[in-house]
Amino acid sequence: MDIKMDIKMGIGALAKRTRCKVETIRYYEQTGLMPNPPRSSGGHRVYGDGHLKRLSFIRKARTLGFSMDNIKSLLALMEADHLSCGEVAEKAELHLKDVRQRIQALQNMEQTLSLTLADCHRGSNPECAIIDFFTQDADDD
Amino acid sequence: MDIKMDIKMGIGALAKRTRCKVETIRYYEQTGLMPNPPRSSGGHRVYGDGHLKRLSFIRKARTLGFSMDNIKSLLALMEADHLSCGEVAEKAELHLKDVRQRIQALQNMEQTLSLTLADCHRGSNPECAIIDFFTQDADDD
DNA sequence: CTATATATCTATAGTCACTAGAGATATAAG
DNA sequence: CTTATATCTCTAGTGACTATAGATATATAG
Repeated sequence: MDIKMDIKMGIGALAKRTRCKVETIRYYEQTGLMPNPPRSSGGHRVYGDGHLKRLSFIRKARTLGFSMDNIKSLLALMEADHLSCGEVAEKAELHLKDVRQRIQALQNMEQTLSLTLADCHRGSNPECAIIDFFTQDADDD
Repeated sequence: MDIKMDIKMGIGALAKRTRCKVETIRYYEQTGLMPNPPRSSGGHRVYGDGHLKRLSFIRKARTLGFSMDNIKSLLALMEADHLSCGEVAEKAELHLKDVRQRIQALQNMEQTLSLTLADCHRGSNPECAIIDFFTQDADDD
């Protein structure tokens, strides 16, 4: 009759299932991103299905680059009675903009680095592109 | 006869010319990335051309994503008697690899986010792609 | 010159998102 | 029951800054 009761697990098991360090889970609890779970008689944290879901969400959002603060408000929005996905989408869109800017910046880096490296002849040449590049100052203000 | 003597400037001027905050300059000094400069009679830091060059280098390398530790060793390499650009290039190449990986990761994010957002119909639809997306847990281990 | 405004000084604490360690207790496996 | 492993709390450290408070120095105006 217990084909699918809610799983109970310790912090280690939760950590394994979410690929999240134990310390990080406790840290999330401390900052309010995760709720205080019930405890065993000996004081160990006991987690259930809901915790697993919530932490999975948090980890997914974090690897997508959302800040903890952002995630906190996303969770709050999604927990409102009627899921107001409009507001969630708005936040996600803002974040997407930010991600795109970061890609741009990194691609600029990549260009500069790879071009500079291409011009470097590994010490055989007295005037080396890398050293030169770094040594010049861009003085325009 | 003083057509081009070495400029002397305070920390504020140096900050302006390198677009680097005053506090950051002092922080770099504290961590050993910048040397202790000479002081005025009243104890204010006095910088010259060399400091400007060094700080420009540091800022450029930082915006290229090099870590402070990395920059420290780059500077050490470049200050060796004979500029051994081979080692500098080696470090730069390693870093380039890292930059490329970060671009990849961000592009994955971008994909996921923009696809998910494209499927969201702003609350008009009861089953929203964003909410769905975040709510599913990827359980593969 | 003085009076004021601005710049700089030191030292300390805060940020974000974790990560690491010490030392004590709980639970699981043999 | 003994041991091994897991978990507990609390504190401090990371990187690269940023911010604050309160004191002193320098630049500018009159």
